[in-house]
Amino acid sequence: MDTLFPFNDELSQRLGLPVESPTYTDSNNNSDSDKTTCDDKYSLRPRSLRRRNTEQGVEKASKTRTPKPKQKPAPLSKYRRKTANARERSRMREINQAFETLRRAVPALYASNVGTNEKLTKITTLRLAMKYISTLKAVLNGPELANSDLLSDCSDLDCLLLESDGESLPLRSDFSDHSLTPADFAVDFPDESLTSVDFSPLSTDFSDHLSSFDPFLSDIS
DNA sequence: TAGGCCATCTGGTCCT
DNA sequence: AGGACCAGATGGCCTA
Repeated sequence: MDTLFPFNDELSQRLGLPVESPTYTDSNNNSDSDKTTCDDKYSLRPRSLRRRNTEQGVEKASKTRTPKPKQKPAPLSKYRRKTANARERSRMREINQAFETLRRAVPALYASNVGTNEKLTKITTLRLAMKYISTLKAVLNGPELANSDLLSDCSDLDCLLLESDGESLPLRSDFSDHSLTPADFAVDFPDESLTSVDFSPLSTDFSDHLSSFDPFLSDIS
């Protein structure tokens, strides 16, 4: 009998089953798709001393106190814990794939790490995406927004893109052209249908071609 | 070495 | 009952 999870030692003790020293080889035995990502990556870590002490403390305390009316549900079985972990990894993997899609969707030319292998962090990606959306909206509403406080505070698109919740996104130091161009969009939306789009804010052609974004939108949904 | 970022485990809660 | 979602805890890795 393999003891795959730390809590199973306690469970085994309660059930009177033999307790083995932890091997923490969960994902190596997983039958799900995690095998393909990496074996060591998903191996379980030994339970930390602090957590052990905490749980022991809770256990001791529960012996001295009066029993609570509401009993805690029993811990998940080994099988269910294992499958729950696999589902959680799968869920997180989906989220990370969505982040990767988002990274590719937002213009990376504003990031300081352009040209390096450094990828945008999750929070930076989200902030950049928010500002990217704001910028696109500003471009769409060009004439109206030109007179708004938004643009009076931020005189160029970089300002819109880089200001985020009081924090600045990294700005590429040698970036001199401070306006979005069709080429910039083409990088992120290489679809051929976009290459002929006139990105002028006043262009009706631009609005007409907004539907070209639909494939991207459906891709991330 | 401290801090940021991340992956993973875990238990709680809500939903079907 | 079981799955989805979430947040807290933890430890590894990397960088300034």
